[in-house]
Parts: sequence; C-alpha cells; structure tokens
Amino acid sequence: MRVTIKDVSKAAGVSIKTVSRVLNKEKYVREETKKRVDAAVAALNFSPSLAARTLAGRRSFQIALLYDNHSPHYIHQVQDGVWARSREEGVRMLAQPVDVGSDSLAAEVGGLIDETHVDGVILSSPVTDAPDVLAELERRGVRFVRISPGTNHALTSSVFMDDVQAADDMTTHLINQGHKRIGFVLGHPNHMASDQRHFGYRRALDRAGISYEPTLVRQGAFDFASGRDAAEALIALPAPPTAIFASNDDMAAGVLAYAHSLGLDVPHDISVAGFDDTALASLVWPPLTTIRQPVRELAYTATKLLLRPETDVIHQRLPHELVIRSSTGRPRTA
Amino acid sequence: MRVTIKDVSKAAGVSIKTVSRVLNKEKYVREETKKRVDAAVAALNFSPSLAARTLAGRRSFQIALLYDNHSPHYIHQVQDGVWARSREEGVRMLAQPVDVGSDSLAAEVGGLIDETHVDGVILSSPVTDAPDVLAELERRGVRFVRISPGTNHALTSSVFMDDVQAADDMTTHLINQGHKRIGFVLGHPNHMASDQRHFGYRRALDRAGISYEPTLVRQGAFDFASGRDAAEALIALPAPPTAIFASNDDMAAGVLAYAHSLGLDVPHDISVAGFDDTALASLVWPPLTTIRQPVRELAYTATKLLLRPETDVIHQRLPHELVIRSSTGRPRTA
DNA sequence: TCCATTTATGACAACGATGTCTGAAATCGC
DNA sequence: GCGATTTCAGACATCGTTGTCATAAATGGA
Repeated sequence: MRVTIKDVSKAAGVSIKTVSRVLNKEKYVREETKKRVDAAVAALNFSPSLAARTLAGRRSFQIALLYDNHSPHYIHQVQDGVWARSREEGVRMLAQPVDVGSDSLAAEVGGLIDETHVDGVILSSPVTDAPDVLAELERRGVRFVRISPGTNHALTSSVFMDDVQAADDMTTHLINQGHKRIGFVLGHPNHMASDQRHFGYRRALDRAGISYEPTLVRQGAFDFASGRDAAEALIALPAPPTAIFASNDDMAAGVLAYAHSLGLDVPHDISVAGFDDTALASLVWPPLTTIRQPVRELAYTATKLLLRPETDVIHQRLPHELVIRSSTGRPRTA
Repeated sequence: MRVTIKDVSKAAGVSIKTVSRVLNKEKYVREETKKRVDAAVAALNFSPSLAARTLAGRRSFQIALLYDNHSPHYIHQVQDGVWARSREEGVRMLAQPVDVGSDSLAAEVGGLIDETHVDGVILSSPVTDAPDVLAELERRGVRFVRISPGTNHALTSSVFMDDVQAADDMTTHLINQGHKRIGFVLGHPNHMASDQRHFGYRRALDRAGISYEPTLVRQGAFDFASGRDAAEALIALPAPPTAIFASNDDMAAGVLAYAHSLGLDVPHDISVAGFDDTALASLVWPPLTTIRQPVRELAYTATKLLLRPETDVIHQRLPHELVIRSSTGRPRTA
C-alpha cells in the first residue's frame, strides 16, 4: 500500500539505515550511493511518514504558531511569514488560535506540546506576554521565539519593530507639513504598543518644541467606534487640531468617517493619519497615510531564528516604513 | 521524561491496552476500571503522542485545510470554522496555503497526505475546483469536503450558499426602495460566483419587469480599483443609475470612494451595495448594505461532514443574510 | 608495512501508541 | 446446573522511521 523506506532501500539495493542517512543529509554516504537512493526516492515518489520520524527521532519537523489576535489581516501576514520560512526548512506549521484570557491556556499549550512533539513555538502578540505560557514552555525546555513582545524577557529570542520611533516619524511628518495642533488617539490600554506610540508622539513634539496638550489626546480602543468618538471630542474643542494621528488604521477610519459626516474635506480641512497599513488603509477615501509594520518579515525572521541550529538569544529589530498617501497634507492656516 | 501510556497503566494498575481502550472510548471496560484510568490520566497530566497513535492506528487525528484565497478576512473565517469543529472532535487542523496555479500542486498535496496521514481534507474555494487535486485525493482514497465549490462533483460532499438568490435579494431590495436604474459591477471572470451573482441580478430585474440594460453592467475584478473605474463609467452615462450594486465589498468601497471624490452624497445622490460583509463594510462611510456570507458556518459544517462516521454524500446549502446599512436608500427621483 | 583513524554501511532495538488474538470471568438461557 | 455467549483485560506483534552499536573497507602517518 504505502511506500515506505523499506521499499526505497530495496529499490536502491541498500539498507534502510542508509536511506535514512540520505534523507537526513547525514555524513558518511558515498556520492554514488546517495545518487542511487535519490533516484529510488524519486521513482517511487516516496514521502517519509512524519509520524514515524517524530516517534523515532528527536525532531518532529513541525512547529506551532500560537496567536490570539482579532485582526485577520495581521494574523494572515504572520501565518504567511511563518509558513514561508517553514517551507524553506522542510517543516510543517501548526497554526493554533488560543485565548489568552483562558485559565487553562498553559495546560492547553502543554497538551499541544505533548501531543505533537513540536520542535519549537512561535508566539505572536499578545500570547508573547502570557506569563503562564512562557513558564510552561520553559519548563518543558521547548524553544520559542516571540514576535513583537510587549514585555522584556531576556532569555529567549524575539523580533520586533520600533513603535516609539514609528510614532515619532509620523508625528514629525505632520509637524513638517506645518501642523502645530496634532490630536492623538490612544490605543487599547492593554496593549503595550499603545504606550510606545504615545511616547513617540510626545517625543516628536518635544523635539520640535511644541508643548504637549493633554486635551488633544483621547483614549481609544483600537476599533472604529472609538476612533469616531475621539474625533468627535477633538473636533468639538474650542481650538480643534488640524491633524489627527490615530494609533491604528481602524480608528483612523473612524476619524475619517466622522469628518465626512461633518462635511469636512480631508486633508484640506483636517489631516488624518493611521498606523499599521492594513488593507483598510488603501480602501478608504482618501487613502490613509500610515505606518507599515513589517509583519510578514517579522514572522519570517522569527521562524528563521527558531529553526537555526545556534541557541544564542537574539533580539532583532526590523525597520518600519512611513507610507504617505493622501489623507495628510498642509493645514489651511499654514 | 515524557509521560507515556505505560506510566498511566502502572499508576492505574491495568495493562496499557486497557488504557488505550479508555482513551479511545472502546467498549468492554468496566465503569470502575475506566474511572481508575481517568484518574491516573488526570494525575499524570497525560497527553497521548499523536505520532504514535498515527503510526499504530488507522487514524491520525489530523485534518488538512487547503486554501488559496487572497482575502485574509475570508481565510480567517474559514480557519476559524474548521478549527472550531476540529477542536470539538479532538482533531488537529493543519492549515495549508497552496498555489492553484502551480504545476506541482497535485504532487505537493500527495506529499502532504503521505507525510501527515491526515484523516481528511477540507478544500476551500478555489482549490475546490482544481481537477488535479481532486483526482489526487480520490486516487488515494482520502475523504474530503468542499466549501463553496464552483464546479459540480457529485461524488463528494460540499457546503455552499446560494449566490444567485443572494444577488436576487439585494437587487430586489434596491427595487423595493424605488430604484429602476441599477448599475451592476461584475466580479472577476475566473470566479464562478461572478456569473451567479450576475444571474441573480438579472433574475430580480426580470421578475420586477425592469429590462436588462447591458450599459449598466460593467466588468470588475473584485478589487478596489476596478470598482472605482466601473463607478466612473457608470456615473458618466447620459442616464446614470440611481444605485450601484457591486458584486463584492472591495469594489463597493471603490464605488464609494469615487462618489465621494465627485462630492456625491451616499445614499441620497446614489445608493451603493456590496457583497460579502467583510470587515471593510462597516469601516467605510457610510457603512455598506451588503450580503453576509455564512463563511464560518460553511467551514464548520464542512468539517462536521468530513468527520462524521457516515460516508454518504451530502450537498448542504446554508442561508445568507441581507445586511441593510446606510449606504442604500430611496432614490431622489422616487 | 603496520596500526590507528576515518569513512561507509548494515543489523537491530527503540519510539509510544493501536490491532489482533487469546483466555478468564461474568451472565444468560433452558 | 451446565454449556453458550457476552464482557473484560492482557500479551505480543506492529506501524515506519531514527539512534546505537558493530564491523568492514579505505586512508594516513610512522
């Protein structure tokens, strides 16, 4: 029925162990022997059973990707990056949605590890910051790499972008266009990135010698509705801002919608900037000036780090990109 | 090191085979024995090795989900549905992006089957219609279920929604609001759904006694830009439509953007309708009237069909939903 | 030339479960 | 009360690989 390593060994006239050596690129196989085996593998269309390899060997050729993020776009890019590198390494990806709020999370992750024997785990934000998951993985000695972690954890590798610098870049861009009153919509308080983006906004203002005005900063929650509400409050101010920087695209879309409902022209009456460069950013009118997070690259790099033989800890930063579209421009008063 | 079935059997004072029986809910285990085993499993925190079960048994407790769709939102919902049901059945999901254009697709799928021994496969559109994949799966006798297939294939189960009826519903909704000149933006010509939605549009017009005007129908490609272009052409007509029904949300967003750029008010100057109810639909202004595809439910149901013990072929239709938001309204002239 | 090392291959156990077979104990029918 | 049937549990082979160890041939250094 199934083609096994035994069939291949017979066809090539060698022992199964030698076939195994070729399959795993081990040393001590003569070039000519290797050729014969390769030919037999191709002729029989042989794919080794992952289950058997996992059971017998110390590797499972599988890694798990844990995520709990409600942005399909983000998840998609993460999966894409992890998958791309896994493919190159000849490893399968097990995508595993989890609930960071759940009490049984650590137990679930433990069960996953036991069941699948995965060689390593990629953690994407916010699973990166679930202490019980980290503890469980460490207890079992499973390798893992974190993508955009919010907390520090010097013991394992991570990849991330500089949210502070990105928010600084965007704010500076607006300042350079002549804006002096720039509204800011905070992200969800539970997200580490929220603070960092806020900090970048302040830093850019400071550097430009513009004083920080708390009334120009409104709480948001990374969703459309909170962006809309924040815009309403900001535009109702006695001295409204000439630009609003929302700390993600969904909220920026909310700002945009509210501005439209007032009949305001963007960017002439008010500039709007977002953050993340989700698909949405180019699907609203006008398309959003935003920050492109290198999500796919982060995921790819994380997987590369996970699967490399060395075990030293690396914290790698990847560059972001300021994407200027037509939702921002010079203010009328400038 | 690892907790095995042997440890459990020792702790419970039974043979490993009896533990296996309890694990697999087989008959012929006394209630009291079962309890002892369950207690031991819980105490030792035992999770059976998938690799060993796969190798020894006839099941692998894994299914594969094949997709090649460039809408993250759609994929996300599909994964979510498949995953939810898999979890209920105690089975792992292997998400596998593929390239339907690739020559080596069938070979890749074959390799996947051999490597992983998956118990079954879920095919999502457009992988549902790759003849070589279907042939490969059948050749190997692997069970599979298709989600929203474009082609007929009586031999295997499928789940789908009625695109014709949905487009008919939307068109009828517009007609009921008083529209008589309704523009239509076609989807990508390679997609089966495009024809079906077009047909539903015609059917509704026919029933209402409104003649079909080819100039009101424009080719699109399911993306933002093509929606924009189609809107431009339609609005430039000597007798422009009072409503535009785009056959997906991305194109509807394009229509919306173009209307905004002309300073038109939606829905008072022109109504706009989409299809799919993607996240985008509620993130544009005004939010889109659209058709909600039950994607997650389709995926869930497909997985349920895949994993049920019966092997009869079922073709199951799931209901869609007309979602009325504020991008459509009565025409001025009515 | 001879011994030590490196290179190359194979035999066989092991991984951790399930499938098959066997047999003992409990239950049933009459 | 006895044989037939059902219920329950264990011994052992097996799944398809890799790890370990043994061994033979080739190579190198003195």
